[in-house]
Amino acid sequence: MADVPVSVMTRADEAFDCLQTAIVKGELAPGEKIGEVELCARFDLTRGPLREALGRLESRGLLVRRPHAGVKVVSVSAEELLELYRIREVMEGLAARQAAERMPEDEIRALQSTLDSHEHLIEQAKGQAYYQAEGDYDFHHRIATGSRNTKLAQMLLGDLYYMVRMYRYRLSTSAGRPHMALEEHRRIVEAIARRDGELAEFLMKRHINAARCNIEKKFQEGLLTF
Amino acid sequence: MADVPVSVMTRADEAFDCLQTAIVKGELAPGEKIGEVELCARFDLTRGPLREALGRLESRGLLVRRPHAGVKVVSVSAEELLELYRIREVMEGLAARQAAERMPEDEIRALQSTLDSHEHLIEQAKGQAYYQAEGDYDFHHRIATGSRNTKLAQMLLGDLYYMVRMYRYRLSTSAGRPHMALEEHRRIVEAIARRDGELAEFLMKRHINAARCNIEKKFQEGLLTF
DNA sequence: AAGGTTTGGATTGTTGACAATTTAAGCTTA
DNA sequence: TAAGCTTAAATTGTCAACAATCCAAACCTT
Repeated sequence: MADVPVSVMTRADEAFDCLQTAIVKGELAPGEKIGEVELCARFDLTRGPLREALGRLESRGLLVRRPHAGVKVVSVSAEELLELYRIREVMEGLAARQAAERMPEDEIRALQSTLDSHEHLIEQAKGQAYYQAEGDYDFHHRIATGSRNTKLAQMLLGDLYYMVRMYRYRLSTSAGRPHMALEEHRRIVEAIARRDGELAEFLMKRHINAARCNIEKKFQEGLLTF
Repeated sequence: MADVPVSVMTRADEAFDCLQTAIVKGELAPGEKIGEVELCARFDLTRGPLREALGRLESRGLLVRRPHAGVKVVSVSAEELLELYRIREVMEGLAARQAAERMPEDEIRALQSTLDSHEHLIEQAKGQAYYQAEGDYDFHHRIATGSRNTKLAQMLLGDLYYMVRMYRYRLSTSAGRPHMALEEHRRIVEAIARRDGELAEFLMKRHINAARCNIEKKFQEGLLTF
């Protein structure tokens, strides 16, 4: 009766997770050129598994790699960040529609209760942009998985969200409109609960479009520099 | 004045390309369990670069890997294939809209001329489903890059298309409707040339939806078994 | 004979050393 | 002094051997 390994983690998996979170949290700044040996020392790995993890991260677009010249963290421009939201708009719109068609009742209830806790968080800790962002991430995460579209969830959770979160740590994206965002979330869940896929898609697209406009406005005001 | 390397290919890159095309062409059947040493012998590599390539392919969803148990080619079910087309519908719709906004004139002309050659191919080699599929791929490829949305093109070209092509080799997807598909392509390019993004998006979504329905019908007829 | 257990083989994961390439500093030359 | 070339150090890419883990066949037990 030994310890049952819930999910065997290989060294390469560890390296992948470590690097991914390090990039998302900003410990490795965008555009920063990083050496392999330096990374090995930092995360206590050898170069074999590290290189495998680097390959995965490059394939996901979080790193760029020039042969014999080293790897550096990807740095997306302001325009590219806005383009990311255009992609989110259509993909998450689809996710919302399919979630309305297929999300189980218990998951919907769980989603509603998380919105309640988000409401408390907003009232309690005003200005805690970090936790608001995490709550927002949680909401979108649940809808992506609720769509029961394997590949869609994989692309959203494995590609786009990491990229978005990477910049949310710096931008505090939805900082200015917490109540409005929560209200929009409520409406979306409402549509899902009523199994109105068309409405859920429309509301989700408008929700993400609003977030994009919010960022765009901040850029135009010159408050954010990349 | 030595040979100038247009793009330095490392062994891992070679391995990645070889495996990717092998999977797409069906030389490695879906669900087939493949050993590392076998692959090394087959493509004349060592296990170091191979492992890096395997990591990349796993990250892109073409392989599934269980620790210490080996890798096997991903096998998607009929439902998952149809879900893939749902994703294509929204993403390529966006690509068409953005292409209408930003595709340079010369690229549009090149796209039109490729459609002309596709027409010749259809008339000449009737039933050559393979080349038709390649022409179809070429069309969607050009629009994806024409959108000038880096991440969108990356996701379409790097993820979805390989997966779709992998099954097109077996299904000959658009085999039954070559002229109709070409006509739809023409209309889409027309909308792009007129810079009518909204129409281009609508037409592209309908085009892909028609392809999905075509596959679905074949499944319901029981002609295709997975 | 059926089920569980054990052991051997094979395969994967990891490591450290070696080879190839790039970058940048240092020197020469116009 | 600035531009170009040379060279050397540092870094990346590659290789082959070693250790850890899983799978399957054979064995024993009930």
